[in-house]
Amino acid sequence: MAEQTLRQFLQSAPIGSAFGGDDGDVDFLDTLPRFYSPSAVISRQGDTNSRIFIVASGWASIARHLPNGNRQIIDTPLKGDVLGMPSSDGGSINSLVAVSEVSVFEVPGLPFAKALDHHPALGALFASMIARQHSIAAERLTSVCRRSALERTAHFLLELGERLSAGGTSTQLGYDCPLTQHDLADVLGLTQIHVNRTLRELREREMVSFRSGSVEFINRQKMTRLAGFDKGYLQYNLLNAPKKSGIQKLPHTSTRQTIL
Amino acid sequence: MAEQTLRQFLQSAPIGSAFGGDDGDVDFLDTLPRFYSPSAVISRQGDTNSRIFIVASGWASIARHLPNGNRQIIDTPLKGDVLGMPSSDGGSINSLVAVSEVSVFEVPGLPFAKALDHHPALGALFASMIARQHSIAAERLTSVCRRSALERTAHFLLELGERLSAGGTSTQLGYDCPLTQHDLADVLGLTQIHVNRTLRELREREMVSFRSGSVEFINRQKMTRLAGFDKGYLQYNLLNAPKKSGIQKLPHTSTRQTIL
DNA sequence: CGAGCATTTGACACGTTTCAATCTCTGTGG
DNA sequence: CCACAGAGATTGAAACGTGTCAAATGCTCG
Repeated sequence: MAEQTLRQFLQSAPIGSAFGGDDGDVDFLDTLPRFYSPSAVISRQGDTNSRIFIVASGWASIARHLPNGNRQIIDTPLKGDVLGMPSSDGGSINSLVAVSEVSVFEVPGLPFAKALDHHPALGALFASMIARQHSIAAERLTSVCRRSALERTAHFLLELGERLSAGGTSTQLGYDCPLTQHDLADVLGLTQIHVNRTLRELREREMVSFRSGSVEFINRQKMTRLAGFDKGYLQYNLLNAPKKSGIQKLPHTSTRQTIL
Repeated sequence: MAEQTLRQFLQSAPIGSAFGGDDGDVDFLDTLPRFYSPSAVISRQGDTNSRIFIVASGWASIARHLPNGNRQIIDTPLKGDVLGMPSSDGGSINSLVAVSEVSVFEVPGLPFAKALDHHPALGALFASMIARQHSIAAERLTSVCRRSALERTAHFLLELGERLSAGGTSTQLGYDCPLTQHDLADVLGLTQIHVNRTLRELREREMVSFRSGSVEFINRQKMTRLAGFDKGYLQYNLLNAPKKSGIQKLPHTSTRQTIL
């Protein structure tokens, strides 16, 4: 897999935007991603220079750190996920850290804001992408509030599988996952110890096995039922994709749609 | 307060966008909000016609309903909050319900998508607004995962105060809140019964009183400390606001910035 | 071979839920 | 004008899920 420019990346899977063809004057579209090693800090809570990030490959995590030393992982951005919105006088409120080897496109805030003025489709594209991130957060909120540790963990592992398969790094059988049990705990609002117990139970109940960096589905259907998982909230739903009508082809997916 | 068109609304507080001045061809900008009575369903989970909503006044709630009958309130949109993104083949994933008397601007999806093509600032504006909603959701996720019932409840009441004051319906002393304890529970991931106990404790500890639809701050500083509340995540952070430079005036607020 | 980190397991504590009942208010019809 | 119904709020007691504390195991890398 050769390196892609941001322009090419936005046009290919999983985003598949029509944008970028005739916008030769937008410099940052022709940049290549930057690479980070595991646990490298891509953007620190409090950083002042604003950038927008688009994950090209690998796993990252965005976390909010609390005064008491706890952290909450808001999400684990994967291929095709956007994060960060330009800020002008302050810094980012979240920390972005590499989990595995990651490559990310970094777009500086000011050029981005300038490009928006002349390229309508760019704003629409980003609005859609951010709306998708928001939909993911809303589902996680639901999970954390109304599902048990077991359901919640199953739900998250299914979500990851779904999101990864859009980028081609997951199959029906499973995927590689560089998250530690501690990371999982910080995503799911549990303790590492309880995550451990929960993963054991999921294994004993013959739904998934997650050991040594590898998630293997055993009975995906049973798991989906337990978790109440419906991938509808994960759809990429580009505003500007269909230039013609309201009828838009989506690649072999469910009926539900991503909304706010 | 006379009725405003969407155009006027976007230009005034709390959003204060520069957008709309010379876009006479965008019809929906000159529409008036629509009114709903308490508990009226504005948009149902599963609805097919896509619209974007912008709350002009009053309280609403967006909720995701689970198969088991539970609901999770993702947020309680207030004056200036946007929700919904056009979908093309499916329906909204969330239900939008009026809590108090609400007025909302409703923009049909297709005209909106069309307008985006010709008005760069529109996409940027919406991207910013959605990013703010996302930031609110991220903070709630943090709250729900890492703060106790007491801290979480205090945090939410402070957040509401802050958000309302941007729209002028809250003071340092308190505000009117039409949410029931049951609603609060569905926001905070608690049971109604525990919300009741928690509110009592906040009253006994002399931080806030929330009785018969009225929130009264007793010791806001103590409360802010308990909750670990920092309003940074609530800023409106418009991409397209400052036409000139990176230095943007924000009205008497903290240093932190809203990010994804 | 030992250091350090991730995982695993057990026992116990605690916060929150669940179940059950009572109470208060508000609006409504007799 | 009072009785009543229904929704929301309040309180108590017991059950349960998850956190906390403590310790051992396994793995990887120098």
